[in-house]
Amino acid sequence: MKVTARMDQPSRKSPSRIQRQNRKRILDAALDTFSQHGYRGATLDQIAEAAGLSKPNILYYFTGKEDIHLTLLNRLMLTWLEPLERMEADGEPLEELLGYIRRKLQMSRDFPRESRLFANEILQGAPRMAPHLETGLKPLFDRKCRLIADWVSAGRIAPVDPGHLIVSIWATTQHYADFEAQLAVLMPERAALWQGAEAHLEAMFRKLLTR
Amino acid sequence: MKVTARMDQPSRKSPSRIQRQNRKRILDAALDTFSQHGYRGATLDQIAEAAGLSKPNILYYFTGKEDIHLTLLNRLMLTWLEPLERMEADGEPLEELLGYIRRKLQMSRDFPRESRLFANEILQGAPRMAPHLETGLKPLFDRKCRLIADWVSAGRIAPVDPGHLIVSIWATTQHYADFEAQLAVLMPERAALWQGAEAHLEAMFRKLLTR
DNA sequence: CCGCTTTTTTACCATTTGGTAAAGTCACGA
DNA sequence: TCGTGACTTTACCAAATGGTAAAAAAGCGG
Repeated sequence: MKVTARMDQPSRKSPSRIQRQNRKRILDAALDTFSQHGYRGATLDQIAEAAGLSKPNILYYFTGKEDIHLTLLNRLMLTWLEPLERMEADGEPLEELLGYIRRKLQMSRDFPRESRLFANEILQGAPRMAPHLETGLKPLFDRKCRLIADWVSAGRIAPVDPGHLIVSIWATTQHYADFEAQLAVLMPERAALWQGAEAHLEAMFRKLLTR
Repeated sequence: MKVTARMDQPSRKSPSRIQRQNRKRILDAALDTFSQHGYRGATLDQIAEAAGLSKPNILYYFTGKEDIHLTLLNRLMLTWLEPLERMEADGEPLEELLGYIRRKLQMSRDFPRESRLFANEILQGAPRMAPHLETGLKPLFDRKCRLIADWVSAGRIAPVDPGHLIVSIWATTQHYADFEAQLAVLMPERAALWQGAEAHLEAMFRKLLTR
């Protein structure tokens, strides 16, 4: 019996060139839209227009609005945690931490939309992200907290609350992406902003972590 | 000729008890909704239900969705800038700054919805807030930057970039309100969170500002 | 160039959304 | 207690929104 087999995702295997291209365009447009308006504030029509495709065409590639959003969130988590993962036990503690801060700030500069997508989702109570936080972020966070605690008890950095240290790093670095609209008013010289930020954060955390 | 005089706001003068009460209920419900979903993601029906009023009744007190949002934003700016304004030239610089940090963190704890409303608006590019930023925040920011710069050149605190210092204070304190959903996963002991935050921020900025 | 699959368009649909008109209902001072 | 203005409800509406069905058009291997 021949079933017309409505596919959840078009063609399970070997996505065609067109598919790869269009899915990418859609996700890029959706990143713009979701990161600016949040999940509920974003509309499929907006995404469709930004992607240069018709709305039904978009729904040919994704099963729905939530599917697009979820796909973005899943992708994001991969790259988002990577800088923290790279902070390892075998380096000089201070340099490992400062390196992490530098990478995180770079991500804010180079991927502000991703940062805002994440911020929007958390602001709204992380309804579509709770599993990611629990299974992806939490274990990593705990692991790195232990690593920092070890550095502290070995006397290799100044005593500090590991959890709040990491939170401070997130807060200060992500702020430059998430509150860009505010900073554009307060510190209009955009070029100077980022190098000023890097110098300031480096100085601040260096001082904090040195006894 | 008798004109039925549709009023923009019901009764220009001496708002009745009912008016004060209902406007407050509406604004409170709207604060919940807007701070969680952003401007576009919030709906009048949601606000109406949270306020326990019918939608047309809400539109009797406010001319529209934007009116409600704008009213919230205007109110917010008053209280939001106050902690920074209270940081004055005549105190001990370090204590003035640490006092500001403490007040700002308290606001995050006591008024997280207001913090998130603000964050949402900035995330979305501050479309309804640009004037406030330009005429309200910017002058204050510049003034306090000069104050801090004076403290630095007088050698009363360690050398620091005043603008980025203020931004760091905003980032670290507001983060505890705006990313509450994330912190709830990572640091579940809610009571310890806030005192841990206060201790950590005090230590961090004290170290930064001490030569 | 044919036939089959993949992709896109056209035409819809039900629900939601911001908002209005107008008919009530309530409160309170004369 | 009665009239008048303040407040609330009911009944709508046009546009927007997420989504679907099915026909039409491209691609593409043979």
